[in-house]
Amino acid sequence: MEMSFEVERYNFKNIENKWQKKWEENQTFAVHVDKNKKKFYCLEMFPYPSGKIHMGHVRNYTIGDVLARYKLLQGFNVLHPMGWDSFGMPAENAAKQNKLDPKEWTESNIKKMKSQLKKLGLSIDWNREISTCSEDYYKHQQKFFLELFEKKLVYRKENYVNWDPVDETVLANEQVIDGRGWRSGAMVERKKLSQWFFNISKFSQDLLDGLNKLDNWPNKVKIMQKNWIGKSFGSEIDFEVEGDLSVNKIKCFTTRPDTLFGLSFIALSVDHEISKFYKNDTNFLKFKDECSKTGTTEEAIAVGEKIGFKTNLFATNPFNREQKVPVYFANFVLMDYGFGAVFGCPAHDQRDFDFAKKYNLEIKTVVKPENEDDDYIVRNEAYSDKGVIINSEFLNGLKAPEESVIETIKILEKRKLGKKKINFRLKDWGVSRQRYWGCPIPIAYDKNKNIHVIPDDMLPVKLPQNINLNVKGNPLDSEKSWKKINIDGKDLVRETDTLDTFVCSSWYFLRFCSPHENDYGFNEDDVKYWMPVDQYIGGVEHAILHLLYSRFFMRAISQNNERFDLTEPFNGLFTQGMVCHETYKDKDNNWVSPDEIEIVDGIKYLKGDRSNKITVGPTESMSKSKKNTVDPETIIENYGADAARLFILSDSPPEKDVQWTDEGIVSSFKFIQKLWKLNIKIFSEINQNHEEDADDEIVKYTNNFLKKITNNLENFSYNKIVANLHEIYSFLFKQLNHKYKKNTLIENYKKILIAMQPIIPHFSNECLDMLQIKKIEWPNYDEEIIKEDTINLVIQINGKKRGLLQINMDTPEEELTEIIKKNEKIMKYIEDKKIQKKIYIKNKLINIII
RNA sequence: GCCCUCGUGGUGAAAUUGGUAGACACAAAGGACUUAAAAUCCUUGCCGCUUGCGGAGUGCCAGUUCGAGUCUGGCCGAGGGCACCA
Repeated sequence: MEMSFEVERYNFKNIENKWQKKWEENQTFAVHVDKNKKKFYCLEMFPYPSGKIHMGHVRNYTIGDVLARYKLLQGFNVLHPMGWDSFGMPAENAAKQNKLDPKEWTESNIKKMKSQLKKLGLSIDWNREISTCSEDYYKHQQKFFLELFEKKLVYRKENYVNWDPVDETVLANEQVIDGRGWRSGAMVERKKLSQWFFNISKFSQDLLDGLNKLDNWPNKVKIMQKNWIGKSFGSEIDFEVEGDLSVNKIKCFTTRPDTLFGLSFIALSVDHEISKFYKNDTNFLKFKDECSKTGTTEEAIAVGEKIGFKTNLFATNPFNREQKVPVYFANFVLMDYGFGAVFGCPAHDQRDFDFAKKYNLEIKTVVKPENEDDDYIVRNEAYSDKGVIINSEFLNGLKAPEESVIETIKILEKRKLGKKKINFRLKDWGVSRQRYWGCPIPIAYDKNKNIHVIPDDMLPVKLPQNINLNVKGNPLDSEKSWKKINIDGKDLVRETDTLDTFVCSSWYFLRFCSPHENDYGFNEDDVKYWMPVDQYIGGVEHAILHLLYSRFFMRAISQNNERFDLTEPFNGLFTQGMVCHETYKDKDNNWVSPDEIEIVDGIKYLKGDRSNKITVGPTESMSKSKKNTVDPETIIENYGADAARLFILSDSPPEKDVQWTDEGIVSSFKFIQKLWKLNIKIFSEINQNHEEDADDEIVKYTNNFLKKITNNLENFSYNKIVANLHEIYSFLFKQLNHKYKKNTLIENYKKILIAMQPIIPHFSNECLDMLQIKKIEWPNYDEEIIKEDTINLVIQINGKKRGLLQINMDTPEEELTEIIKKNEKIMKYIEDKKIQKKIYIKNKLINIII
């Protein structure tokens, strides 16, 4: 196409501004319940207002926006809201460091980030904006808390926490670095503290069952949740105990009761009640201390050294009353799983095996692999695979574990030695946080620590403002006047713990349905219409906690509730990958950020310092610590929102990590410029007369394009859509060199522009506006038009491709054989050899075996 | 240690139910246009004879099949998850 006339560059700044303003003024994305229309609830995980959006947000919200705009074009009533997960530690830490008010800090961050998000051109109904730290939000949360308290789904119990004795504060696991507090550097203690818990474990089975219905969730997330819930089938067994303590019974949980004849010790958690007899034993205390160092994560237990502390107790094997085995405390037994006591069968459990080796305990084989003889002996490592029971009297010969476990449980129950037991790994959710910047718990205590509910007319419990944060421990605890409360003439003291921020995010999607409802967290009609969320989009890092807590919360609210009944909040889930970037270091091994680099003759230097060469490190997810971040605002400033959207979608499928590159964003920018030039050219056609003898190739190509793009939109293959856009561009570009019918060109071009709208909405709207298109709806394709008359059939000889043959659709085999016989190129491979077999797949290929 | 996912050109990746491997891009090289540069466009996965054609080829080794990137088994490698950050 000759570009003899001057084309004005695409002024993305003016055009993007113009459309964003229009959308705001016209309330384009404001929605209301409309029972005549099919709804679609598109939700992305709301951000924490850290102060600036990052590329991860750009990706997350672009993916969501593509879907929301697509559904909008399809005629759905689309709810696409945005809000702020605005309680949490960062605000408190920032406020402490800079002597600010967390509320002001948070609100100014929100303001800033909101303006940044708007520059991305998202189709969001900002009328529904919510912020979890606003009283308007958390007052409803307090009511939910009390509802759950009423239903006995909230309770108080003592639990171990990481305690920083210098800061007098509870630490999260990640704040403990090498056993020391991240801020104070003091050795962290395990301390028992009375805390609030949500009874999520009550729903273990239901939460597990519910996963089966979530067909539109990624499998890996379901597996992670399944493992987290950790259902295991086994039995509890009572062991008789003798020794110098007043203990005569230990209850153990096991998934392998069938290996009871392989018993060689009993292992207890250091927190088991029997430990009370050792509370003054310095050796035991030393041992306990040692245990706390190894950590309690599954990995630490699996990999770490197994150590024990021998008691003077001996347990009797209930199946074989002569056998007495020692009782140990051991570091690999957890108190909060099962009964904090296990029986050790070293031959068939690797942990027990390691332990037995260390303390010279008997290793008795009771399961053999099926192909081994009965004298099989476990030697170098535990055998925990399938097999057959041996050396176990009445259990011998049973298939382990499928027959033997059930059979053993039957015998145990008959002899009253134990019973069937299903155990879940899922623990109750501790929601107490000893911090200021969170939702206050609407509870008070009297002198005897009895719990009193804050009555309805005294709600909400507001966070006090202008308080001193630079105190030891929880700042709320130092607010003497705030703590005091008088209920019905009684002087009480307020609960000073605040709620885990995961509570806030467990129901925010309900609030979006009726963000201005004053009496309750949501309006039941609104929720009935909008919920569940049709598509939820966010990072996989929330695969377990946030999603599981939300599923629990729906069940908890639904319980005994006539007005609300919803178990699964998220019908569809999509987890997007991270945004990565190369890492850079200067000659002194310091991290260098991409914008501190200049390139001269293909070599990277620190800006303004030719003596300082930059080495390029591996590509990693963007993080401040490695300085490999790129600021979205700068990108939008330089290249525009459409280019940023286009690039963030283009290089990798949304569920995988994507690498941000300068070259990539530049190429997206150029592509939009090219589209613009093409648009101007096509636009100029409107007023020109054209010969009407051209072909209709554009109709078929456009329909094909629409089919591909529709399929790709449906399947989150957004990277392929970008490829489709490149293809259609090349086609149109070439098409303009041929003869074509003007009206046909314009008609199809309109459809193409609309199909671009989810990806590059500003550009699409501007072009459509130029063509004065008012009615904008998703263009459907016509299968009839796409249908081809001929196809390229693949000819294979012995499975090897030897040629292509253009033949009519649905050519019968006999006819094809005739065609092939006349084809010298193909026949030369066959020569005079005998054809053994022919496999003909209609309209695809023929494979000739000779 | 256990569980899950993924291995395709120099790079990011396509390949819808097993049926033309590498669409679409990035980078590099060569070419066209230009006084020149920029911009733009075209060509190029690898090995061989160098129009064209032939061969190998989707981490490695087997298997199923007329046919395997795709299915099965084993191995090697990378990433993620495994209880109080959001």
